[in-house]
Amino acid sequence: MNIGSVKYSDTEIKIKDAAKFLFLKKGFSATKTREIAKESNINLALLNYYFTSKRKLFEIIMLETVYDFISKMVEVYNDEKTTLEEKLKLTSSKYIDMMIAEPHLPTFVVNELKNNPSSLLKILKGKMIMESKLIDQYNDGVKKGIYKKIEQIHFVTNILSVIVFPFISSPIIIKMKKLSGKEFNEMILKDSKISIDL
Amino acid sequence: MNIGSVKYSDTEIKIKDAAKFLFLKKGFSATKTREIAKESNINLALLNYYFTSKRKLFEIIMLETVYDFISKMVEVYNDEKTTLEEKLKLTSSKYIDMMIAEPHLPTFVVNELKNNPSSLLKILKGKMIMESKLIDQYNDGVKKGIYKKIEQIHFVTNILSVIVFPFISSPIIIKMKKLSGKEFNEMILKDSKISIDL
DNA sequence: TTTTTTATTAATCATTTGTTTAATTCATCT
DNA sequence: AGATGAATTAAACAAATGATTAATAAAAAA
Repeated sequence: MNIGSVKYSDTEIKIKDAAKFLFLKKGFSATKTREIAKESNINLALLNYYFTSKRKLFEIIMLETVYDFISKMVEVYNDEKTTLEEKLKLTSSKYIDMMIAEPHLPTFVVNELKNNPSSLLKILKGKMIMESKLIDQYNDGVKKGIYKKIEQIHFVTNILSVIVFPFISSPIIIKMKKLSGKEFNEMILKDSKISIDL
Repeated sequence: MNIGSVKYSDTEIKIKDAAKFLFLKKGFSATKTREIAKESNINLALLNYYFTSKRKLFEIIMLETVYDFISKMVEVYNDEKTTLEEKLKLTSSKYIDMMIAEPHLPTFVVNELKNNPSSLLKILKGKMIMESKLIDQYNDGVKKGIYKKIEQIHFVTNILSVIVFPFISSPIIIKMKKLSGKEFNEMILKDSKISIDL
């Protein structure tokens, strides 16, 4: 959960949990310090006592959240045992698990990516998909003539896009189909498929 | 541009343009009324004089923006002259044109979709992709055994996802590849491809 | 126990922010 | 020109908001 080896007290954790919940759901500006205090049942002044400012608190949570997100991806991509095809399927289900657990995470990450790409690069450095076993296996396949050669950027974005988008658009699709959130998740889980042609 | 046949004065247009620019870039809460006033070179009080409140102004702009977005999509999907394959390619380039023109639009739409799916349904009603020529052609193809049968929801989301995602992730990809925004756009335009397997 | 440090609280401050008011300018009509 | 209504402005208001302070309680150290 923590990026460095920082030790957090009980109250700090309570604040961080509430802040994360609200920041992910409503974004930075729409989230008020008094809301965080109320949600975490702490005194308003403790927020500044422990985290100096709302902005600092946000940056800590943002980095940790994106770090978690990327770590879980890379975990799958660096598995020595699985083939490329298996990796794709595992990534998909990993993504789906994460997004069912935290429905606001994808748009949050996407927004931070837009507003603050530099800070994310620190995290990506040394962890990036580009340097992972997945890419090695893909490049091997290209040399052997098994896969078509496409730009690596297209390769990666194509994989991510097909998986992420249905969850971003889920609210409106749910309304359209008059399905409950649960039924939608089951539907996706049942026959979600990766439509990349390698 | 307007949904109904509403007539806007010069000042109203100035306000709306500035507000749209800021709302798309920073979202509702982070955009301040004084910013809008400054950006549009009008007196602060005129915002409320013409649009009653910041929230009302936002809702007008949101509806118009999403309406434009969807209209441009449906335009392509309802063309009687093009085949399904041609439609996919045309949609892609239409999307790309729109997102080069307004880089903040996709995440804005995605956020509003999350926060306020109901209001968008009003727009979608009668205009939806589901009822368009594209779907007719796809269903014909399925009957003739040319295309595989998949869930319509997956069909639509698959199309959208592959096109939208590279632009959402463009800021970080640009940094990674140390390309300028222009070079990135050219790269996408040159060999963007739709990887749906029908 | 006494002292010192840390944690927590209620109250307050200083800005910011959305909105309103009252006065003034501008345009239109008679 | 004079009257009427719309457009524009500067100023002010009230509420919200991020942050701080000074006092108190709790914990740790002596």
